[in-house]
Amino acid sequence: MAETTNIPVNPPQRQNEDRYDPQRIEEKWHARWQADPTLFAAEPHSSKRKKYYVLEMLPYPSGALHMGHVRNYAIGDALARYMWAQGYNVLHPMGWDAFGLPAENAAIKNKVPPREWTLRNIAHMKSQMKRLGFSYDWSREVATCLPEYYRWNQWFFLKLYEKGLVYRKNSKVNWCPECATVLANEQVVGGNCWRHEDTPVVQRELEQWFARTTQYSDELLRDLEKLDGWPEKVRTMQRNWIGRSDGVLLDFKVDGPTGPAGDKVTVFTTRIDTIYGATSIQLAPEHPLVADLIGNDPSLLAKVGDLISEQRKARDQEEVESMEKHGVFTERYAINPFTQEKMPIWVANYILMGYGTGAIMSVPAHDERDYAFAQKYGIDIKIVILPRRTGEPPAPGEEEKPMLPYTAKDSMLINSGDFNELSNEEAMKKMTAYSEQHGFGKATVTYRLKDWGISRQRYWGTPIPMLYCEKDGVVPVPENQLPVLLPENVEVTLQGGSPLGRIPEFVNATCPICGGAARRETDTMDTFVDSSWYFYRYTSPHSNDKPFDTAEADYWFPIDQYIGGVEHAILHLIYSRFWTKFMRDIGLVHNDEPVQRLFTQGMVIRNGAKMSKSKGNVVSPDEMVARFGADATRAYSLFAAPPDRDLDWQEAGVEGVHRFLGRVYRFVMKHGRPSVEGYTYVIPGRESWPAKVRALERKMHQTIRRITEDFQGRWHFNTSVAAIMEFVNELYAAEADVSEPKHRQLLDVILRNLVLLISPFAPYLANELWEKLSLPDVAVPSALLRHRWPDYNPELAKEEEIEYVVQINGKVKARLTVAAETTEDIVREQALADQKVRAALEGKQIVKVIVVSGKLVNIVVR
RNA sequence: GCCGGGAUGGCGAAACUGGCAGACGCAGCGGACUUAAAAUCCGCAGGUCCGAAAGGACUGUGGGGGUUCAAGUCCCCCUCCCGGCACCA
Repeated sequence: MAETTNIPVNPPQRQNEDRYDPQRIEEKWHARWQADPTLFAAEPHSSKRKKYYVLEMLPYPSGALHMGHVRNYAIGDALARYMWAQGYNVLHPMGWDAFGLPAENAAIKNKVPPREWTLRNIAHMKSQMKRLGFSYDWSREVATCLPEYYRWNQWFFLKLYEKGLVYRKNSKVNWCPECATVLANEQVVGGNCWRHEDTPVVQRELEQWFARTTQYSDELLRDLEKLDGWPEKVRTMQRNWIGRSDGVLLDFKVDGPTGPAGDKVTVFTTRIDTIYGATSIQLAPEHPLVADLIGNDPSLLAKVGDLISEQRKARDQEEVESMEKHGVFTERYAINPFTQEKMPIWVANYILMGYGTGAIMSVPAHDERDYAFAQKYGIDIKIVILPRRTGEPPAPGEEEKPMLPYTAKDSMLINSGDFNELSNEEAMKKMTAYSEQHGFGKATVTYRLKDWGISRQRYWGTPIPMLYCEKDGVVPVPENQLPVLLPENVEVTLQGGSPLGRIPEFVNATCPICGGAARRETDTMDTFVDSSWYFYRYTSPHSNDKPFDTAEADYWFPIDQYIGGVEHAILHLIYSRFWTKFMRDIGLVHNDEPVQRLFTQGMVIRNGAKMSKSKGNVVSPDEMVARFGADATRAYSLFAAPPDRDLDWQEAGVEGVHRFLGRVYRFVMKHGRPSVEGYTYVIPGRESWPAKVRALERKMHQTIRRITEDFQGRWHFNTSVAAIMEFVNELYAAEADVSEPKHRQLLDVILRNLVLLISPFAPYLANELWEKLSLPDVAVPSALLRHRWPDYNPELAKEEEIEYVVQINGKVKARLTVAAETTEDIVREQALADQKVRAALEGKQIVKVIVVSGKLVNIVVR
């Protein structure tokens, strides 16, 4: 037996440099970047460079980053790095949406004060972000839970109060029993709480602060037209949310005795042209007039009460649609101001007090809902619109009734007195004018958008800077007493009502007017207030006499690119648009819209489902970084799917990207040498190169072009990364040729460009390799941010092609572009083509043109 | 119901203005290197059929129709999936 037992336990280790070891590389550069806090800092607004403001939505410090964050920031960081490389002065800040309920829940569960819990989470998540290598300017970091931030929320609140844009209203509010707090309308999803999807929201009566967002309804709607850098989807959602409709308010006199609610019913209609067909009035069950009309008839009272509770229940449980339409006749009548006819007044379950006036004129012939209702109760159905254009003769059978209900608008009026024969459009104009002249109508615009309820009965939020004095009533806290500090010695519980109300030192205050005792407002602000203007704070985060410096904001705004999840498409983005318009009106900013371009990225899912603890399919970024490195994790999140689509996380895929980065690493380490050659170059004698080398050079230019174009337009970073992979594959295939001494200069250029191209996607690796390509005395701590992006030469990027035109009888029948690798190919193709065309011209028909592998091989003729 | 977005191999996807469908990657198979493995490098690969092989034929982008020399891409109709809105008068 041979002596084979003495196998060394540790096989000879390869050179450290041969193996791609992301941990070693990333920790090395991470340390260097940490040592220089100015590395990613934006230049002040006096900079000569053009500005570019790229922003990712600020996270809630929930504890740890998840993959959705990583994806979001990987997109933003790639863009920021590309824009730096394009020579822009880039503002790329990060902050924390640090107020909110989870901190209180954690306080209850873990007995940790919300502040401590929040700050600890911030510290952890910040270190994760740094480890992932994102190029944030941390000198501009903002945390909304700190007094230096939230005092400006309070300042804004006072300004809004001054301008009459916040007001107090005793109103029914949505109350989530689980959160023990009030929810905005926007936080109610299908009758349930947006956080507790199984918890139905109940109604409660409370005094609340409201911001008058409706003041800007029309502008918020109109300016959507300007936002052509936003996804159409988001604009549509906002349009629907604002919900403008143009119509007329019409007064109908009530016949007979009336009460305190008045002697007329005001309805809102968008179809005044159908008024001659209105055969009843329908009131919402909660309409104030109802009580007057039905008096104290006990059976009617009971029925209306049923309608109210039924309506609420249905609304809570999202059964509105399937509900059968029914109602109660009040046994009273109103007078149609156009016809003077008596119309029965009903109370109906399908009329909402929250929209329009809570009363409608019912036109059964021309409205689906009214039709169903009238059919059920035998109410008159009067046709006043025919599906025929004015001036057209009736088609045969046209005198027949249209299919009811007939709701189309491009038709003609009948049975409408003086307005007969008019088109809808004209009738609406004339009838509106008529109603206004006679004092019973008024052209009006109605919106679905409601004022924004900003009071929250919670602890962990911005205290509302208001006082209640016995003598002077509601009194704002004077500006020089800001901030109203949030006390820290608070025991947080989930009991209803605000925790602040249980702290006498906080509640008891002095009235600034009379000097007497006053009670402090104990509600805090909705956290959407924080996020409505935070991106302005980034422009001068340490300003301590104003929320931010207007000159800085003027320089940086609007945000050139905002990136985040589509779940904020309505709330956050509509509130911040409102806030910007308000700030403009008080002269603080000089732009109408905060966000020029918006990008909404897809979700990160796994096994077809959203990542969640309950499903047990959560992948932690820390684990990915530990196994494959930050570069591979980030690059994978860009490579696996286009950024606007959902991304199914597959670890094998991350491994693949890791492998690819290793290929780049090894190739550059093997062939790289310090060189001063730039990315622009002139290399003579190109004609004598082997085809492989020429093709490689072409590939380089094509790759630069593709990636540059992806950044400029389509943002398909998945194909950007794929393009670099292709380039690297070709590089390996041509390794033997291109490493010959006479191509050395080309190889230098290729390696440098390759490293620059991967830098937005794998910044750590790019820096490591750039060091390899740099002369020893050149310092490389710049994170490559300010190194110029490579140019491509369009001529050298072009495929060699021939164009081939097929004609029959002088008519161009086909025009084909055929790729040809060499000149000989072109000649051969041309000869073949000519032959085929000649055949085709002999009075024959072309049946088929066959192109295989870029070469025209046959034209089938008959 | 209305609005928006989708449907392409075993999987994630690509094909930008109609012009070689499936780039790139994952998983798979084969080879080289190695005592072996890992790592790495090279190659194969939509499906069905013919052929020993080289190669070839047919078929193929949710379904049906159409325009075109040419359709994943344009037009008409339909099915399914995802997201948003919804008695909005």
